[in-house]
Amino acid sequence: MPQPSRRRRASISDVARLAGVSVGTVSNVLNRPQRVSAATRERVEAAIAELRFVPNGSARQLRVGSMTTAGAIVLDLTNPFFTDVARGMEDRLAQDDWTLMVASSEEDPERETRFLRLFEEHGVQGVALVPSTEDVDRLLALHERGVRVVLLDRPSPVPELASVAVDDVAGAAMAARHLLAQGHERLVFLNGPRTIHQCADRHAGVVAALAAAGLDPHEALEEVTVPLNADGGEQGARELLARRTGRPVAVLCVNDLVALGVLRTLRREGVDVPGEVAVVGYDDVTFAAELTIPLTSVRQPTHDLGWTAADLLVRGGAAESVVFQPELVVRESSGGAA
Amino acid sequence: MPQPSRRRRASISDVARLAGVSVGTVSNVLNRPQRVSAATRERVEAAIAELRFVPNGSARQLRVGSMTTAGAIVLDLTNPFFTDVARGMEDRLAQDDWTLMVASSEEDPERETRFLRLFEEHGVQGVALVPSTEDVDRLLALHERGVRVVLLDRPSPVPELASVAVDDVAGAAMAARHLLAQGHERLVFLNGPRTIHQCADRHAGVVAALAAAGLDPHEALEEVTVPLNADGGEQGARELLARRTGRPVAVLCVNDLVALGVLRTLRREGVDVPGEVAVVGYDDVTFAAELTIPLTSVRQPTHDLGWTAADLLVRGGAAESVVFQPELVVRESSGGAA
DNA sequence: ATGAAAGCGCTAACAT
DNA sequence: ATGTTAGCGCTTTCAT
Repeated sequence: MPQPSRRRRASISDVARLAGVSVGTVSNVLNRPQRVSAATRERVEAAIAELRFVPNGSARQLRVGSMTTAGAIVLDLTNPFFTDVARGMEDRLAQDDWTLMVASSEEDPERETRFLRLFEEHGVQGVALVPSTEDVDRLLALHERGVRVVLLDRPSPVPELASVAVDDVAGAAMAARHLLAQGHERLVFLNGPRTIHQCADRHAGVVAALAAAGLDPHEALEEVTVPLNADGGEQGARELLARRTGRPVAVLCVNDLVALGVLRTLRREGVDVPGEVAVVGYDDVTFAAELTIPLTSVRQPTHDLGWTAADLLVRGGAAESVVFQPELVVRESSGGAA
Repeated sequence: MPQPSRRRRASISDVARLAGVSVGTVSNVLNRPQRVSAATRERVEAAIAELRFVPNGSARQLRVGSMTTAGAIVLDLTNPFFTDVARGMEDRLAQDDWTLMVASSEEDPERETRFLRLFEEHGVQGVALVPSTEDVDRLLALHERGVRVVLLDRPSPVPELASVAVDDVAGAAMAARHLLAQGHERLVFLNGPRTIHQCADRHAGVVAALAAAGLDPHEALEEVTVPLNADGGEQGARELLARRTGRPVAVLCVNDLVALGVLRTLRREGVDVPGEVAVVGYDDVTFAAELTIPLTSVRQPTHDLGWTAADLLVRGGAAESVVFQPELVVRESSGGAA
């Protein structure tokens, strides 16, 4: 088992020795090259090259404080919605030459805590996260310790914490109203756990729309809790099919991945969409428009969401709370398309 | 502009002072609690809680060496193929309680270098990356400095570096053969820049398949270089449509995102798939089977790819080179489905 | 322009 | 069981 070079990594003092200067001078050519004469600078640079010296970030950080790095924690890295948000963050951070590290909590509060801690230990300036629980104490504490925190995709419940969100109540209400307008009087809502804020808000939106239409939510709404991915959609769809009544059903999915799973299952079972089952998704991901049955969905300003979160992180001013508005995109799957 | 608490973060010596013990003891309750009597441990723990002390990772790392952290650099975080790979890595790393930080190079060698350096500075044990260039010198140097390196999705050109890849020559050849079997005698290959290894290999695979069929690649193959995403597909499709001949065309896409863009454009323009244009993708991402025209694609063992890369990273033994075999999944878009 | 040296927060070896 | 201390690699005064 060949070991990658036994010898210790070169340090700044190795460089100093080889170049015949002091460590302070090496540090200067690294950080303030103009302070150093051309001749010595060249000698030092040659030594750096020869030793393949890379400064030790931990030491630098320990001395200096933190680095221009931000962290993002999303619920699911395989959900295009979150990767688009991350992309938006990167685009903003790049302007200030910050770098982004991404992690996925898988909706697990423990994993979330671990990454939060890891990021803090690594000295990030700030972190944007889609929280997996309602609890903000850890985040408040983090903020107290000088790490900038931005809540992603949910409004901040406290004035100290910044947030960038999309109005989920409004979005879900739009989706529900649309299905009601197609003549449905009962809705099935394939939702995630309500401990996740977006899920709770979207549920509230559906209930509000039902109530506004004069329907009793207890009667007209059935909420099924499923995993927030395509498998969750399959699971939900199978549950629905198991007790088919023959009457048309309207299904509202908490995100497009779930909707994808639903559509996949319905197609396999030969169920007509939107005739027998009308389906609405949420997020309007890239592929939503290109599915066998193009998917009606609630579009969110994904890229802007990330961009704005990163902007808040970089600017680091007062804790703002930004809310975007979603938009319903009607396609075939809900039976509402032209 | 409210500052997050002016006061310095609590350090281990603050804790020691408050608890009336030495720093060594605090360090012990942190790292070897059993070495410390229950009574003092409790006092220390109380002090930690009161000061909201979080150990400084940089200091720890500086002292100890590196952390159980790995980095992954992929070409495009919004491509489901890469996020599935990352998921595979996470699954393996979780077993050993390592954590993964993900970054996206956007195919930009400079960004790649920046992240490589960032990860190294942050003291990762190892990094898995999908290189954006053929050049492995930086990686070799990194490896020399004791950072484990695994090439992702391309075979290692040097024995020192581990790699986990899928046979791209074989995969592309399968796809090309399939289109030829449908009666096409000319192929359009929407490929990425050949500086990216996968693109080069897939091109080689197509050429080989053509040659094996007795066709002259110079005649029978047209390669168009496009960005590796849906926009790239749109671009490629528009270029094709601009010089329509009326004869059926076969289009092979370097990945499913490109294929999605092609299908989207063809649908908008009312072009019949697979009648007028046959389309084959690559990667077989989740949604490939659910598109308006279900997409023929080359399936890769995505999750295993990531899992194995992470396994190599964690085990850190000799530099293995693992190669998986792809599989053609025939659907409607190529005209070959039942 | 360059050098010397203190010290960032922590761990681990050693001493008690 | 607990305390003392050297030192990880770097930046940054302060001297020269």
